Amino acid sequence: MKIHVLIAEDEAAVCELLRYNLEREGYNVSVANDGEEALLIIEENTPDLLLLDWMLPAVPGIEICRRVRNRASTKNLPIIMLTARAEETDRIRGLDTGADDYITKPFSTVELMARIRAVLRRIRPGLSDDTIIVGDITMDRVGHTVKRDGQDLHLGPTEYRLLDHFMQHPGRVFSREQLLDAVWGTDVYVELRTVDVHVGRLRKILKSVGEDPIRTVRSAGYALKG
Amino acid sequence: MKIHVLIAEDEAAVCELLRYNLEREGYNVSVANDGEEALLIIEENTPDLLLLDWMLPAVPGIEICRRVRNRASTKNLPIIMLTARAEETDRIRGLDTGADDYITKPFSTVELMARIRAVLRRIRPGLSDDTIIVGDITMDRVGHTVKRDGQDLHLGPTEYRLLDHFMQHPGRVFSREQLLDAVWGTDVYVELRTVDVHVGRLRKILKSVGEDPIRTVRSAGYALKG
DNA sequence: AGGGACCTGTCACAATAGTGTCAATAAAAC
DNA sequence: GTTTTATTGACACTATTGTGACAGGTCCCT
Repeated sequence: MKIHVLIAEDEAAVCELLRYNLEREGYNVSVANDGEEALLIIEENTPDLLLLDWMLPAVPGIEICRRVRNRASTKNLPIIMLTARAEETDRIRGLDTGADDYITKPFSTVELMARIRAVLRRIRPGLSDDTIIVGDITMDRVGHTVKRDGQDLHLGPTEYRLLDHFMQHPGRVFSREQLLDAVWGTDVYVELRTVDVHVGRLRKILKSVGEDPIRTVRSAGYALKG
Repeated sequence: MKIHVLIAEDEAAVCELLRYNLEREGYNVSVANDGEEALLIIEENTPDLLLLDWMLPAVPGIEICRRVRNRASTKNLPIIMLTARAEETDRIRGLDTGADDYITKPFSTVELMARIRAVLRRIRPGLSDDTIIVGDITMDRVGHTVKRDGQDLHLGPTEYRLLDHFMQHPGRVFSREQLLDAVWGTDVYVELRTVDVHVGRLRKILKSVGEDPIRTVRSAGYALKG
């Protein structure tokens, strides 16, 4: 699933520059030329990130920002403000209205791309990360390698995905249903109890090095000890 | 609970300026004068926000940033980089390493404070979202975990639901009938007195750490002391 | 094609943890 | 002091979870 970025900007030149660069980095891009259009697109096709011009026809950027923040479904939509004004008071107003970051025109596209990655990383942890560490367990997602206390562990594919999912949300309890959806996929039919078996297998491997790091929560599910 | 900010910065003048301003806004402030000290404080007393100097003795800022991001417990710790260098390549490196924001020295304290608010606004919902705190009892509904005075408690499913219900309405008295409906469900038939037993069990667990936090209201029901 | 080495999903049974009731006792109200 | 209401320990019972065994599958190697 590609990440969807909405550009709300009226200067065509800037739009094209942004679109070109974003698409080159693999984002899915929409463009709104004024504030009203922007709100419409946000409403019906919530993007993952909003690049918002401060001075926008129809509805100004700061107003859009406020509305986005007030709507529950878009409360966490990351916003990066684009603006020609470099005055400090505006920057502060922008940030206090709820923008996540801020960049002044003319901007370097390289820097903007870096800021976008930074903002997105906060929203989707695990997208650009290649190793996760929880306690003494280390998972290298590039090499598909898991270590505990420095010792290499051999997991089967399912156990690996299961642990991966746990490590992305340490401490959080997942029901068997949730685990099936997340690890096996929503469209396969397997017994709920199969989860138990795989958790058991994962535990066995993990326990070969130390304490059992998985918590059974009776009548709720399992969690990785955070 | 005050928000805890760690300043990792070696210039004493900057430290003092920051500390003064932060404390004036109600933050709880720690200071680390070099990278090693910073890592130590982060490890044992996770702050809610890190103000990180790019050029830090012992361990450079960028390295700290990377380590913080790779550890699950600090993966979401917000970081704002402070730096004297205004060159773009550094800013990009900083953001790509996982900093959430970036500000160049000399900076305006007003702007910095605004940026801090902006960054914290993003993080805090996730932090306080699904945990209820009443007195010294903390309930993490995502991790299905209950602590009293920092100590982990083990509740069975029913006790957990019972406490959950009490904590959502602290101070309010519930009759046994109401508790049965809320905790057991409207369609099960169990003896009224069963509630007493479970309240007793819950009490026993809770009292293992402190005073009895549940109030018996004769001929009416029970309540959590609010 | 055949043989292994490895994974998977299920099942049945064992091991635990948690539940509801009751009766005896304690505490409060009158 | 009697009556009413709440606490608590014991216990049988139920529900939930852990686990070894097993019958396919898949993939690779020869």
